[in-house]
Amino acid sequence: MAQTISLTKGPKAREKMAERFRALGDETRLSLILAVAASENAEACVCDLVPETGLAQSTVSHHLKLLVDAGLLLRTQRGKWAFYELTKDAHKILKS
Amino acid sequence: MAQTISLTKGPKAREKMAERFRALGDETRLSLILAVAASENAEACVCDLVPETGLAQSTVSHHLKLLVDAGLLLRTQRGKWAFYELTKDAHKILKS
DNA sequence: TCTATAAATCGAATAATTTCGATACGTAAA
DNA sequence: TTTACGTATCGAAATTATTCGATTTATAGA
Repeated sequence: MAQTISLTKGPKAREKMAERFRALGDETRLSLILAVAASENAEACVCDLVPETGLAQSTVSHHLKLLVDAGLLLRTQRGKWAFYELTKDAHKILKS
Repeated sequence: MAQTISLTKGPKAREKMAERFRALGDETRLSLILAVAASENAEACVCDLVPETGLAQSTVSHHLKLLVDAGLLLRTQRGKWAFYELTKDAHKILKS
């Protein structure tokens, strides 16, 4: 089945679309989301990602929030830790 | 066949990947590329896109260049006009 | 309750992006 | 060759994004 590009979407959907691409269009965030995908059980906490990226904890936290807001990561609190995993949409986009 | 996210790519491939997402992560450029895709014969010249977006000609030209550099649009000169069309990669990403 | 640890938020400095008008370049017609 | 038209490039102003250190909030253990 030949898929077509959705051209009939309204401005709101297009905004959300751009937000997603923008979230992935930063090397730091792309590295972060790929690191999460490559993690054991396909999830990671901030404490894992800080040493992996060499960035400040506040910076990592900030980027993860942007990815969550874009609908690309899912956040789950377990004890003291916040675990992040990819959403279905994130998988779809990253497989393309 | 279950596809997996490519995690084994080097930093250069990841850079290119981020560049593509960054190019699509701007509403103006996303509108431009979707306008091209929706055009007759799936191609458009700058003169078509300027009135469509309401932006200055130089701005449109600038954004189209970024999309070409990212490997999302192909430029062809025909007479006085420069025609733009989507690349295969652009189709892949926009279908996701 | 007090303390320690993980993560989020805030404020500020720096860097990158967007946009425009003016100008230069390329192409084709007069 | 001169002229006109379509597009690209340049320089500058305004906006937005990135990053950090400091602080606050949340959770669980002593």
